[in-house]
Amino acid sequence: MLDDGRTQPDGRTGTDGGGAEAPLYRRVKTYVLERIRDGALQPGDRVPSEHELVAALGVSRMTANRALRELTAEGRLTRVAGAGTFVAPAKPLGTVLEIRNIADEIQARGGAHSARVLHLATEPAAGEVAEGFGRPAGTPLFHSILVHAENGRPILLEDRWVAPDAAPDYLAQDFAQATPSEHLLAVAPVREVEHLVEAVLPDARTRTLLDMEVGEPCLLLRRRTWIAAAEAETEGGPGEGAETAPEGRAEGRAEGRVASLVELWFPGGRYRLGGRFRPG
Amino acid sequence: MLDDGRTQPDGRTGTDGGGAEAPLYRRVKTYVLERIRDGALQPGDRVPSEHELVAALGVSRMTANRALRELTAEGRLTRVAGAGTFVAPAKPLGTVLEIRNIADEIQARGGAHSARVLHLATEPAAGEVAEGFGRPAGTPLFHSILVHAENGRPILLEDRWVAPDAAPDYLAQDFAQATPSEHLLAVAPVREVEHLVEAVLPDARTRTLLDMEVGEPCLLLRRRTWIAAAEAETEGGPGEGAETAPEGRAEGRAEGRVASLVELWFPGGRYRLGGRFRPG
DNA sequence: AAGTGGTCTAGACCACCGA
DNA sequence: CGGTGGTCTAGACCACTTG
Repeated sequence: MLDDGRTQPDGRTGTDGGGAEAPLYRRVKTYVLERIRDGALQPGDRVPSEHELVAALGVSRMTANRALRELTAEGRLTRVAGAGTFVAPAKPLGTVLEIRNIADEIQARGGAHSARVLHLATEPAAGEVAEGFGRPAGTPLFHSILVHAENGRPILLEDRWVAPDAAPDYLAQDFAQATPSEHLLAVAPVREVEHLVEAVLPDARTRTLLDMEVGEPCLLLRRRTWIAAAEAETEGGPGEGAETAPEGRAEGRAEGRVASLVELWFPGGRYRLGGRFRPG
Repeated sequence: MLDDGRTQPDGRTGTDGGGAEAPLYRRVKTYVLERIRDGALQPGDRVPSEHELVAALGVSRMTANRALRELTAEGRLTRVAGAGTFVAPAKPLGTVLEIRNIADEIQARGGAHSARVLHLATEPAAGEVAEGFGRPAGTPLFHSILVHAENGRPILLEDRWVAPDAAPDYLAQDFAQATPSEHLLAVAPVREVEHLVEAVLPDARTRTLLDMEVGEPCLLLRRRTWIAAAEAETEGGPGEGAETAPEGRAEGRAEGRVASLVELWFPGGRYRLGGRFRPG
């Protein structure tokens, strides 16, 4: 049994003395999780079936089902219709780093954000940029270069290319007010994001713009975002949020088009990427 | 109505011509998501209540409930008992970077991983390390230093401190076989992880060990992991996986103890952190 | 008081797996 | 074939928010 022996339908505790009790489905989850934690259930082992949980814990099948379904969505279990439910292999530990809008981030820590637009124009896609977009060289793209500052001190050089069809009004924006990132988020629903982070030495121009010492390294973050391919895409595809096991992510190639390609240069001495994360 | 007009209880299509149909709860999710996508429902707007969905779509309340509950778990909606269901504010775009076990990562791209143990001993916690662990200076900790190589070329310097109670057998491990990360994952369930990434210039020793040029920067990843505080901690706390909205993460301080503190030094020219990600 | 979400149940049909 | 998960329903009680 679980905490107490109530088996009756709706024989809920009702107005018993205050002590809030966990809902049944949660207690079933805990029941399974504890057996995983203490080693009674190892990865690959078969978990009690819904029927068995019904019999063992005195809950309804729907409740047992919800518990196991949520644990599956959380990546702890694997289910095979007709076969059974099994403990998922241990996660490799991963996924991190919050990457937020720079303006929000600065404000969050009490700083004053400002931005200076160095460049804003339409340009034909060059070699690497064209490749990144998967479009032929010469394709016209919007190109912007901004320097973001915190309390007047430059903290980010943003070099961005944007597909005109993803954000037709891009050139008309006042990026001192809303960052390019904010504008794009508002007008183009992001379908997929790719990040690369590396440590590099900035070229002279970047170093100067960011007011850095000679020899000081930069954190360089390259980001590509995809938008949906103008289709109905009535859901159902991959990436169904909590519904899909984490493993599913690496698979499918995005079918959308690249909406933007951006290089973010942070001064190594003044900026760190960070993130805190609780594994499932 | 949804795809077809079936309203009858269990008046399922049964053995109709093959065309697999989406389950009802999924169609309800799509119904709501489409109204969000096409702008009919803006962030903050009230979503049809379960009752209204029952009336409008001819599904049972449990089905409508499941649809809205899952969308909430996926971060698309916010629910307030007694008040209603609302479209969640647009996500600030973020979270990325897979950080995996270096040995797995190298193998995944077809390389040969090897590791050399430079140091492995018990030492008293010094200033910064003691602080990081939240324990008094002088507390005995395990300390290991390894150099990982891909095809013989050094690619990672790992400087790690481990709490003895989290992994009592740490000193007895053969880290040429299983990395410290793998050992810790196996013996201590991680409760929380914190990462910091920055670009720095390595000191001479690190530069030499990683076979780097003078002036070449490093990607430095600092990671702290927490384990549960030896308590029953019967779940229920914060961080219930898919159950919790993403916002919840930044809040609570972990109540567990720091299990390990590690600095990972990557040669800037030879390593990039990357990740691909589909927003909910 | 009316409406909302939160939970739970008992029973049902289905497709699929494995013996 | 029996067992397993996958889904759906109708109805119920509860605590909470709102007017």
